[in-house]
Amino acid sequence: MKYHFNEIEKKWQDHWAKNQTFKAENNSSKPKYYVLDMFPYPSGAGLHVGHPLGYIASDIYARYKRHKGFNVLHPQGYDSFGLPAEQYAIQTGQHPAITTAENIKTYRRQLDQIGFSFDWSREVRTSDPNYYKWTQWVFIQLFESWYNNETNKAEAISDLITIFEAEGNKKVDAICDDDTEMFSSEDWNSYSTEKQQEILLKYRLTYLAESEVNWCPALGTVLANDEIVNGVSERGGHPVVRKKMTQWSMRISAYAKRLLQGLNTIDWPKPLKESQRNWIGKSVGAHVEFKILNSESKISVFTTRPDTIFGASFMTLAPEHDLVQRITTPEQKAQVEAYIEATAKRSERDRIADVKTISGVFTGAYAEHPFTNEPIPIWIGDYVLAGYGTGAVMSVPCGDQRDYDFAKHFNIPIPNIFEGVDISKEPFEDKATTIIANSDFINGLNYKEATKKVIEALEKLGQGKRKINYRLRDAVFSRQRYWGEPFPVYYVNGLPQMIDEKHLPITLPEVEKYLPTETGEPPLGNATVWAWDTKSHTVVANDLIDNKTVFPLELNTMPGWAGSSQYFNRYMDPHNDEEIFSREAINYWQQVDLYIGGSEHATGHLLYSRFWQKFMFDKGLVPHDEFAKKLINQGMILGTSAFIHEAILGDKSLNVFISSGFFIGPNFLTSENDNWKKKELILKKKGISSEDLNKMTYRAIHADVSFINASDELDIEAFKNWRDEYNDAEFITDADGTFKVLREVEKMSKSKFNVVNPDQICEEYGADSLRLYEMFLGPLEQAKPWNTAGITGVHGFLKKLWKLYFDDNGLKVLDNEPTNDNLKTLHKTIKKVEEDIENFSFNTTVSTFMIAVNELTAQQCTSRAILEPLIILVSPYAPHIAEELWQQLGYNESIARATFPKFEASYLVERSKNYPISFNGKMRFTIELPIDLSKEEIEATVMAHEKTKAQLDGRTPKKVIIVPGKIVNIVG
RNA sequence: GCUCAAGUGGCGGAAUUGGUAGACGCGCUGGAUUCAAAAUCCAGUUCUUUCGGGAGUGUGGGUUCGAUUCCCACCUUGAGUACCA
Repeated sequence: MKYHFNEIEKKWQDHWAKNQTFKAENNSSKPKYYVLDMFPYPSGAGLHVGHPLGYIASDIYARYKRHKGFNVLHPQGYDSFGLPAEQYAIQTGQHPAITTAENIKTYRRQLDQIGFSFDWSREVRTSDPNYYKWTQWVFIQLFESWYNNETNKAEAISDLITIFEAEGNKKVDAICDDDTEMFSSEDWNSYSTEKQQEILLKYRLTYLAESEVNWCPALGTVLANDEIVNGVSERGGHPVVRKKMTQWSMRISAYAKRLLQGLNTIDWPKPLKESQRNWIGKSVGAHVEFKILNSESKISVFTTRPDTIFGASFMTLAPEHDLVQRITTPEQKAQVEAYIEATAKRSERDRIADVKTISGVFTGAYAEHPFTNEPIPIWIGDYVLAGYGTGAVMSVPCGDQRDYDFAKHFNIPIPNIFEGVDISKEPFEDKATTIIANSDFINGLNYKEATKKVIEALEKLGQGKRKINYRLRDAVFSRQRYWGEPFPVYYVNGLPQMIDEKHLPITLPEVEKYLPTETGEPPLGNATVWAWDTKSHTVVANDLIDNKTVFPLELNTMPGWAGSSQYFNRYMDPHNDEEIFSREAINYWQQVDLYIGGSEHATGHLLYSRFWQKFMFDKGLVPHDEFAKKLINQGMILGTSAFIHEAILGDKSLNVFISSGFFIGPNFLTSENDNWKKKELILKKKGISSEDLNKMTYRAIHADVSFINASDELDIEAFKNWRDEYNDAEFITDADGTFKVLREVEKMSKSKFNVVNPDQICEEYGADSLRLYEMFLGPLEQAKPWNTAGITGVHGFLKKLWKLYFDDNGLKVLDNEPTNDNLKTLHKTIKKVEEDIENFSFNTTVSTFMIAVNELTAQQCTSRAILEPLIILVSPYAPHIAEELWQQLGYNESIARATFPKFEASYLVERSKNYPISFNGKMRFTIELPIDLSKEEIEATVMAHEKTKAQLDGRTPKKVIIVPGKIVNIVG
């Protein structure tokens, strides 16, 4: 009986689906384990072999955990709101829901054919109203909350109102907008409802604010900072400009400290944590206030170097800073205004591209040094960012590169306040070796001591205090898009009102066009039925808007990260219509135990999700404030592109291709063989003169990798048929008649013709081969190239495995006693497989299987006592063949529920050891010795050995190192 | 510029606490089988060699009886990040 993988795989995939083999129960006496994949965005292109890598790894782990007696939650779903479906809708008029559903169908078929053990009964789609009902619900919870610094958690807005009514906001220590005014209880109680609402908006964790945003005109949307790469949009590479808009924002900055601290409690990859740390950007320093001469105003700055305060020779404000208008002297006004206008025109992109240009203008005003009372000139300069700190800098040119460059450029004095340091060429930025000089009461002190003293002195003056600053900005939460979650929000007199939870979901309205309206409103502005009736609690036609009982609804939609910030919890109880998830479900599943996905989500999804989880924790909804205990980033699978050399004359292709066998790099290797002469003949036949032949050059072009065999040879006929223009192309082959291609590792992409589709692989080699090969390529976390040629190795292994169980006469497994060798092979395999899976070293497990099968084949093992446990070991990796063999061995129940074999150390005990004998650390030969020999006995035997004598060549060894059971090293 | 990761045969990679470098697989070479091919099986495959050996894990140094593994400096590649006061 032969190994018919196609039949077997189809049979078991159907079986698993029909029997719901992998359905996870919320009630179980077993310990739980939650293995999660980052759910895919279902794009129109479908999957290539790089996509399932992480899914295969997590699936192996999930199956392994089931064998180990765990109740495993291993769900899958779709992040199905997003730009590509909407772009397609704009182009074709096709509703994004339709294309999305089609793409999901393709994804599902592709995922199914790889044999994943997903519990599909828990599938979620972010674009499904039954799902986004709860995304809207979380949004409402955020709106109804504020962040209390005293308790260090989110609390209900209703509690804040109670405080305001009783004592105003003077004693409230909250995260709120910078411009929040102080008021007493009398003030509060006298305010109109509108005024009260406006104030509360400054405290809410999601709030509406006029903010400067990254507007991408080409995409018609606002982008988050992490969606911009080098000043252009990550998707499509369109220019991005700064624009003021009223936007929903999330007060994620409230959680900066906890997001940073939480990183120490989770087992996530170091580089990922590092990039979150950078993104949050904590810096410790001081907040200092400088008085302004002839003005009531003050300049607030944040500095990490209060110890250098005596070196401050100027102040710099961001051009957008509020103070600029007020303090600029009449003489400087014209210059300052011209400068502000010029910088406003410069887009973010220009500013990034042009870091070297130093620009700025003097305002004419002076600040006063808090200790020396000397006047300090105030400048504006665009190297100071309005959005960071206070938008103002205490410039200390001797201790900071940018301040130094600015001072040099404008001839501002650079006082030296460092002991024994020359600053004539460059500033001195090293905190660790700083000794302060020329600085009054801090002379001779180091950074730490000086900082402490300066802050104390500033506090005494009431002009400063210690401060921790974070780079993390609040996240804009609005998109001017159609294909996203609608907000459960309507407007009364321009103030946002939440729709009551019990009326959710608010579903996306139909629109004629998916583009922004002519007046520049988001696509939802095209909807004709998009108003909220507060009487009937339904969405009604816009004509009915009277601003008395029927009000306009929000036109923005939520960004991509909204739906992905709560899906991992929703999987625990995905069909619950009453709650986001039941207490029971969350208390059982707790949090994700293992999360696998790409590192590209480091500062997007993974930071926002941590923020939502912390908020949910504060509200008492979840038992952990981190959603995923352990996270692994799978490495990218790269493509192995194939290049062929095309002869060209000038720009003109001669439609003649030359085998890479002739090339070393771009140059010819040889002109001395018959094929070379043949080439000349062909070219002459094409009417190319000998003169032109000398001018001929070559260019490498991509050939589709499906035309290349394992020996890097091109299938010439297939290439000719690829495109009409190649139909009559000529090929100069190597002497042996083969046409070689040049191979290079590049990112897998359509344009490079190196994309490999898993469908093809499953068809030709089977899903089990695909799964094994993806793991066999290398360590999970590393980037590695895909080369289909190598798959014959793992495919051959599966055939060999099959042959252990079957020969031409059928099943050959017997109930005979296993030999000691059989048992030894089995148990060392159990040990290694178990260790490797626990360490997520999936590539080495595959080698271990191969070694085991090679050994058992050589041993001609037919023993059931060996072959049964063996197939359980293999089953997480190659589940289809495992199920089939398991059934053939006589079992009716799925192998998925079989218990993992138990390792017995006693089978591995050796009686002898093949000792490596080293001389000065170099292994020269080995000697087989009994394991229980003493050091002295080993030494005596080794020294008496004739090879030892030959090695020593008459010398007397200085020393003999013996580690029993390991090595012998002879020195001398 | 800064931060992090990684450099091992023709290729992907292995060596888990410092103890036989190159497991396993691809490719390649030779052989068996076949009319032939595919498939399958067997043997070999780091380099070098006077066939005794000798050298060898990016480079240079150090620690050690012994270093791919630990320490220092440098080189290269990849990833992330960037006027953050």
